[in-house]
Amino acid sequence: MSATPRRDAQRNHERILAEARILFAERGIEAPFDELATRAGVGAGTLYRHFPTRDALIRELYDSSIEMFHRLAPEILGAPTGWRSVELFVERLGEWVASSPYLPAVMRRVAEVDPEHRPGLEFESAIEEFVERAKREGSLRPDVSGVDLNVLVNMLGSLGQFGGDYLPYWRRQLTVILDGLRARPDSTPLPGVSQDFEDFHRMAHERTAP
Amino acid sequence: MSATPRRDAQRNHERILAEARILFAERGIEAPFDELATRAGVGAGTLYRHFPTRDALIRELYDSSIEMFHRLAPEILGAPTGWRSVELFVERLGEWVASSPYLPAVMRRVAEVDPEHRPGLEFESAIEEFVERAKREGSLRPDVSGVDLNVLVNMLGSLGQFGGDYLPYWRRQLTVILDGLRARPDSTPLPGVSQDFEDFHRMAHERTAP
DNA sequence: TACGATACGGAGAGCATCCTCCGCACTATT
DNA sequence: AATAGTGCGGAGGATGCTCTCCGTATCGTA
Repeated sequence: MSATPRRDAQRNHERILAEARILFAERGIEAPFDELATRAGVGAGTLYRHFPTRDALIRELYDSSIEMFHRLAPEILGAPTGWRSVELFVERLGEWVASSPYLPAVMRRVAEVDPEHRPGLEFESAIEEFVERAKREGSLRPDVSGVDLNVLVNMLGSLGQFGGDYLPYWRRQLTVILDGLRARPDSTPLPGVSQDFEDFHRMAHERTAP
Repeated sequence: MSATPRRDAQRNHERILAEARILFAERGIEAPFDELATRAGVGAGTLYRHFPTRDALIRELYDSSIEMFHRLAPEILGAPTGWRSVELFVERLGEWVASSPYLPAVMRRVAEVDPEHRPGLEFESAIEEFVERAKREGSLRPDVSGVDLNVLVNMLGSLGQFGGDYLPYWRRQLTVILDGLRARPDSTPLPGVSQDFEDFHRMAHERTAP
């Protein structure tokens, strides 16, 4: 029951995680464990000692994603204007999701295994806050919601499907979306009423996709 | 070597395809064949007689998708204005991709197996045509390309990941995008230069995603 | 209704992946 | 440098998926 694991153990743990990110991006989160072991240069036994189940590995990928969220938050939330927060939110998160194509599947899986878990709950009110601020500034269209923004991030993130080669072009779609988000006297009103975060979370986690 | 297959054979063929669409949407295109057989209410032998390989089944799903394209084309291309074509293109195709979450994987798979194959080639010039028309009308932003529109459709389609429950909200994102596509004196210029269809096709089909 | 032709079902062999177990290697401590 | 203790590797049994084979059922035709 040592506090610090042995150095080789630590190194292997990292390598497995790193290779998992690559392999899962290429082949999905159901990619064979044996191949993961080979790529990470460890034996199957070692892999299973570090991650007894696939879900344990997925959970750790998930956690490091949440950590990434926290690392991006200060810049986004601390922007000088509400609109700038909106821009940064969509851009930074979208870019990051796009660079981790395995993320949506990981999120879904964690939610399936542990439906109580509510990722990013701590940010929901912060998001609503800068959304309101941007609307008061008159720069964000008044009919858009924090949930809408999250969905747009997801959409932008889906461009990760095209691989890193698309990154140079990715900002074109980002720009279209940001222009569509600006408040304008003649914007088409958004149809219907947005879900709230609660509803959105519930819906997003009833297993459906590839 | 009959021209028309027996009626029960025909019926089974349809049922397998129909169940495949559902199963693949739920679990991805690698879902177990045995389960597909069970769901379709046929024996494994029957399944394999109709579709000797997984790729044969995927190919047929693909073909019926292309057929759907052709069914949607007249309305889109025959719209009274270029802008209306743009709207219909993004809306109709986006909605349809969203309702078939297995489609992106199917497309990729076909392209892998048969890289020469170039889906939708016959529409590329038609797309460029209504894009140009809409720009001349002054309604579509001049810096956007036909490829950009295709990518936006993909993004909208990715909302299929949330399942049919999201459909009522789906048009909100569509509206944001369409507003972002309108020509405006103050729109942010799209960064860089768009790929052409050729480049886009090549890039999109180097296997990368889940 | 009877008959030939076509298609069906599902048992089971073959194959890929999962996961455990245990003898050996490495690390850190004295 | 010696030793206790932690961690490693990979062979191989267990499991689950793929795909074939052939006796039986269904279809279309006369």
